[in-house]
Amino acid sequence: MANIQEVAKKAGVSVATVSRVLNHHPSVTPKTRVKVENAIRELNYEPSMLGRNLRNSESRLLLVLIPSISNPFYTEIINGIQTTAIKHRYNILLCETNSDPRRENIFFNMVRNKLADGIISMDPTINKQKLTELAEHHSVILCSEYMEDGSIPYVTIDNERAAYQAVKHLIILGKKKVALINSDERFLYARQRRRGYEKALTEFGIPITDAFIYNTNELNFHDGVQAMRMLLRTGEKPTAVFAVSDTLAIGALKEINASGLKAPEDIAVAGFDNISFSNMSNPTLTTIAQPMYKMGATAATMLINQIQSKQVESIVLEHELIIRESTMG
Amino acid sequence: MANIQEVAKKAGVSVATVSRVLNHHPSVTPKTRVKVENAIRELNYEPSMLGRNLRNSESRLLLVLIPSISNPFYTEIINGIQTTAIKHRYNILLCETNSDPRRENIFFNMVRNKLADGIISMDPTINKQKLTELAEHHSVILCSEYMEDGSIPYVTIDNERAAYQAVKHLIILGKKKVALINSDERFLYARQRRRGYEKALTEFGIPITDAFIYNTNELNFHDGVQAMRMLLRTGEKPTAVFAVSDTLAIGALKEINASGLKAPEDIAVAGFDNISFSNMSNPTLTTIAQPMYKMGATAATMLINQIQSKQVESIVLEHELIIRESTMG
DNA sequence: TTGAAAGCGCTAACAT
DNA sequence: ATGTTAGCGCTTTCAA
Repeated sequence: MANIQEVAKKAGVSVATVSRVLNHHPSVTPKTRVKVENAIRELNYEPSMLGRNLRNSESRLLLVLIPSISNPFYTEIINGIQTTAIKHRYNILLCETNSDPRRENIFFNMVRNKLADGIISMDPTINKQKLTELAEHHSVILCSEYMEDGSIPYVTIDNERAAYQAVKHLIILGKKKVALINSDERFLYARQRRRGYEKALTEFGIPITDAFIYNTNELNFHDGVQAMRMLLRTGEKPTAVFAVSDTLAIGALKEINASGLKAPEDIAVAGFDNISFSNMSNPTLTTIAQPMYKMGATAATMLINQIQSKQVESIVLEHELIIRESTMG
Repeated sequence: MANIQEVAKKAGVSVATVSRVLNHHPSVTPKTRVKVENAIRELNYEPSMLGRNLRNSESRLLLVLIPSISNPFYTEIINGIQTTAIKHRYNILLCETNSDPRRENIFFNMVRNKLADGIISMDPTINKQKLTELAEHHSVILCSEYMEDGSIPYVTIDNERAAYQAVKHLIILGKKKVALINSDERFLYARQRRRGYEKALTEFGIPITDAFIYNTNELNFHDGVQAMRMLLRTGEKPTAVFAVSDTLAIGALKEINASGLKAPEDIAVAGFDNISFSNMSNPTLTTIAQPMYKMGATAATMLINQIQSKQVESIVLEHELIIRESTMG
């Protein structure tokens, strides 16, 4: 692999001139430019990012932290991030943490070591303290899951209000016994969505029953099946279910079906996220749509601004209740 | 961010000694080692990968190229890659190309520039020629989709035989009119699976009808719906469908349902990949299971061996036909 | 055992 | 307009 020296020699110029051509510096004669360009082509030369980055202390690489690639929720967000990043000549690298702290550390260090210019974290399981430390000297944006102290800029939606609206929708349909399939409440979004659920029940004078609340370990289909199975075993069966993710909701639908019950007649079901599969399930799923692409695009814009030392403000985006067959069969 | 100089000064030693401590070089007195370690801790020092990589020409980073994160097929493969990489002190970065050649180029250059040590490509849309060029001087492994000339080591399954088995399964059920929903046949796997389909038909003396073969642009749910819609418009409706991906098959199921038909009674459906959703559809989907985790793990092992200049051989792994409700209701 | 110094590939300040 | 050169942070050879 040729380096800048060899190109300079071949073109009969100095390395500085080669560098200028590389960086489109205006002060280069067309004639020398051509000479250099020819040499570059002949030698198949590609500038080393390593040398360049070391010198410039910038890599134009952004890290995107996700707990798991298998969660379809992230797909559109990443799309938004990527498109925005490219528009600003940045590239993104996806980092799957699998909620493993060691892996987290590696990615944090990539930023410390200037191998990447900043991080967008969508990982609710992330070590908040370490991230805050990193954010003191480096560019960090939170997307979707955030920290209430506001120490790190974020883009998110109003989880509490969204959950409230979904549950209210179920209640208005005449369903009084609304169950909640929630995830681990050590996550902020889970606590917020629970608050929304409770607020809706309270508003309609419906008591909050522990037997109607089930917390899953993860957000997989199978957790939804399991949760629904447990809820159906309670003395009084629920007539509606609000699940905090579509994958859970689809699992719940499956179990309802397997028990010989019908959605929405026997049990209405609402999910959260509006993943593409929520339109493929049978029945199709009522859910809360988050503006995923926009969330991603916003997060990327914020991060790039932060890297360029501009002031950034946290943003709460609008969501939307999408009514489909699982509640309005 | 402190650098090695400051650590050296603080510890009252030379940078060389600090470097030796960092790299666990045996020839350092325990006493000096402690001095240096203290300085490192006090300054919160983290060695710069940039400097280190520039010097060592290695990054211990592996790139994984996928066309799109939204395809669940890749999930388990990536899991296998990641677990294996970590075991060998490598880290992986996911690179979504979106089939955009410019993005491809950026990732290729990351390898050329030593920002990454090698690439595992799972992208069927990749520029074969550029990849071959890259592979001449760098470590590259193909996973799933590969090149028949064998110029780049690969790990894959026998697509033709797998498709043959799936279609044979449909025929044995008594379905004579078997349609094929294939993707773009510029991809090797698509051509191979078509060959398997044709081989099964031929073996049972069933003529191959163009009207029963539909090629989609992409592998999304919606393409499956569209494909099925077209197939249902043919004069003679098919009684079975083999789709080359589960997402397509689930789309086909949806359309069958929407037309008031029943799977498998009216039309049996088989997919390919055994993605997690294939067990969540209604009816659950008969499909070909690829050993995804093993494929990923194998690809990672091969890549790491190649980086270490060991000899690597291409591997064809075993698949399995999983029979579920969509063919055996 | 430790230190001095060269050099990995590049950019930019300064000089011409 | 172009060249010379220092230096980004690190590792490693050579010398002490």
